[in-house]
Amino acid sequence: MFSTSCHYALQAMIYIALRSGKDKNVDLASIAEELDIPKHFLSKILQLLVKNKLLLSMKGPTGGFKLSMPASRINLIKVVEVIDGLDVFNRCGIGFKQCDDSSPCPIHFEFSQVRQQVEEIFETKTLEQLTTDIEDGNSLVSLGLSTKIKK
Amino acid sequence: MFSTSCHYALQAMIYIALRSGKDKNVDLASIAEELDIPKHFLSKILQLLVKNKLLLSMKGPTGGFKLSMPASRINLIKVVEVIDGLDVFNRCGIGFKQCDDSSPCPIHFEFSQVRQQVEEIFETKTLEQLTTDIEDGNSLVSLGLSTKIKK
DNA sequence: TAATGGCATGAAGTAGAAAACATGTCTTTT
DNA sequence: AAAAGACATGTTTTCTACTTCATGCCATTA
Ligand code: FES
Ligand code: FES
Repeated sequence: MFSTSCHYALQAMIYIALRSGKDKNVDLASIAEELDIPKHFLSKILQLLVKNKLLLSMKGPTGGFKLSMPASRINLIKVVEVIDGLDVFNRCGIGFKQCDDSSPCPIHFEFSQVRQQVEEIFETKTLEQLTTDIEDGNSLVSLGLSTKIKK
Repeated sequence: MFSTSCHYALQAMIYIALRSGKDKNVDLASIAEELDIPKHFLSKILQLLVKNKLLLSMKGPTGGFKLSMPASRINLIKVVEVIDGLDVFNRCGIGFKQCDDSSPCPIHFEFSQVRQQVEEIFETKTLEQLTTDIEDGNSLVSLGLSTKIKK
């Protein structure tokens, strides 16, 4: 459904939300290692997120990344928008060039409906909700990673 | 969501269901032209479908492709299975390597639910239903193509 | 102010999907 | 039996997403 870059971006944002704080940055190497993402590739993706004002970056020792605004104000769709663009939520299920009610493919009406549900999930879920879920042990950030995270 | 090959395969199957008959084959060139798919590329995809018993092919003049069984017995998921494989319906929405209830990513429970709805659409919809929809003018086979098709 | 640890940037390399090409083989028609 | 029209097969090329490499730049710290 999304590109690898987008997957990486989403995972990284969640991870940063979890591990950074007002005065605490998370550095690239840690994110890359913990999420098992190629470091230099992730670097480019995070730079995009910085450029689009979802992240702040600091150079130098103690530098790294942190959220540019409260986790409660960042939903997943903002991340998708920056990396893959929003038209992923408007693509035909069987590859028609156009997808709208006026030129429907044979599965258009059913498909566009569930596609909208996905969009709503990404619209509704904020980084804050996700980190809460993770801290409560209801979900994971990455496979190898312990769910027990000290606040 | 699916690969281009898979899109092409789905479109072609629908088109063949619509235009072929017990004694009527549809030839590659027509399909490729009408659906605007690169001819040689489509050829390979149809060969895969032949190999997997969803299509029959005939050589020589009057040759071409037709369904290997009644349109009512072919659902879309069979086509997806041959081209992309069934695990597209089991992939994590944010790119986790594994997706199951025991190691859920932060959106797993919501996401896997709508993903299953998509699977059900592809499971339920048969080529017969789709061609009926098209013949009734409720949907289209391809953008440039008239919906009025003589039975 | 020099050293160090971090991000920023651009170029280069890889792999796999997508597309194009060339040739072979079969079947109908004449 | 020959010609022509179609699918079958294998190779090559192109494109793009993904990954890596090399270097520059900036801020903290000693
Ligand atoms: S046209 Fe196919 S899903 Fe809308
Ligand atoms: S683990 Fe992410 S959707 Fe199931």
